[in-house]
Amino acid sequence: MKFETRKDEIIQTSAILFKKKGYSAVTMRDIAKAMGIRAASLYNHINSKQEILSDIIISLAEQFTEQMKIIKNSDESSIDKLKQIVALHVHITSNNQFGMASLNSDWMHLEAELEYYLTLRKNYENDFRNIIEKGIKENELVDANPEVMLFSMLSTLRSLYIWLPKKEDLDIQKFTNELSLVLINGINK
Amino acid sequence: MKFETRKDEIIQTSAILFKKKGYSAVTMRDIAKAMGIRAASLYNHINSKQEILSDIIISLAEQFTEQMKIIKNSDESSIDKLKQIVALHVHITSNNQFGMASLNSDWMHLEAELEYYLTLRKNYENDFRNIIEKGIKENELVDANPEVMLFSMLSTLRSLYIWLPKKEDLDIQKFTNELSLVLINGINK
DNA sequence: CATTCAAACTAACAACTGTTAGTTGAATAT
DNA sequence: ATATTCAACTAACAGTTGTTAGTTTGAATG
Repeated sequence: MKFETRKDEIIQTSAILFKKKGYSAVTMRDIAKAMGIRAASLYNHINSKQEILSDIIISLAEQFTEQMKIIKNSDESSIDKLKQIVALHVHITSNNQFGMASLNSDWMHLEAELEYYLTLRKNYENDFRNIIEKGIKENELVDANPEVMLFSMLSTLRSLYIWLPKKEDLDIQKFTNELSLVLINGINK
Repeated sequence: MKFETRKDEIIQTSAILFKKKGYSAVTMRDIAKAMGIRAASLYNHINSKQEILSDIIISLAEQFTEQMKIIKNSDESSIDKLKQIVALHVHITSNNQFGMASLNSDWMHLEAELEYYLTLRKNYENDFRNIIEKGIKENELVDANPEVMLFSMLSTLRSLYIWLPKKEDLDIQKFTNELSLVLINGINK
């Protein structure tokens, strides 16, 4: 692993520990030990434990927001937009397997940035839902409950951080296609 | 809410708090406060905080194991078995929305029972995988990557505890059917 | 060689953690 | 009436928590 700054190293090291035990169960001394220093030394680089969590989560949430904006404003079909969302999740998750665990499991421990995070998430889900509803209206998608479709896709995409690391020698492009197929066409013959 | 014993009330109250903040972030004083008593009084009914977590998780994991045994040994088609698995998850989750949060998010904080839990989970996933692979072999399911199918279905089913509570006035039977349709037939027209 | 400075260190804090010991009062059984 | 049981209580413990203050170190810069 290569780090741009010492702060960056703290954040990435913390993310690894947060994934294993969750934010609350990881102590500043745990993080320090993993870096081979003392807990007090961390404070030369960061202001608080909370700041570490917030840096991990918010930067990822903003990446999703940014990319969703591009996808929703493109003039592709609904199906192709959904495929791009799948690719987006696979891409970000494969590059941030540890951070994605915090985003999905420790967001409730945000303090100052909690409201901001919730807004980003709500907007993301709304954009996702709108793409699905447009697909139904324009007869691209089956006329099923859009809420159930959203739930099913989002649950799978949000769980990627658990599964991707298990398949280390994975061809990302191939996996993205397979996942799109299963999510969009189902498994029934 | 109605409780059989005081211990049962502690466990259910704890599950509510665990879902909100996770096991590690909930203190014995939090649990006691939610019940209107002092932390020390909890120990008249339980032996440790760990026991609370273990009681929540293991009883649910055993319910899944038990029902999976019935499903896999039935002589239905693979598709019907998968539909029964969907129904199983919806059923258990709708009756244990808080406990399912611990099962999915706090299992790593188990101590004495961690290994047992992991065995139950591994066996459950293997049974699930076998049903999918048989479905492919017998031409009931499309010839896609069974690992991806398993991942997609299981992710969705394991996230039910997040979504079900949001739809309070839900017709469980109808929802089960809609979810099965989306998971099995996809969303493509 | 002297100075600067980032990044480590030791020591300590006040608050909080799970848990134990021993006590009390009220309800139940003898 | 007396004894027992249940479930609460107060008080305290030893260890852990995030964080602060002040100090040392060693390498880069003047």
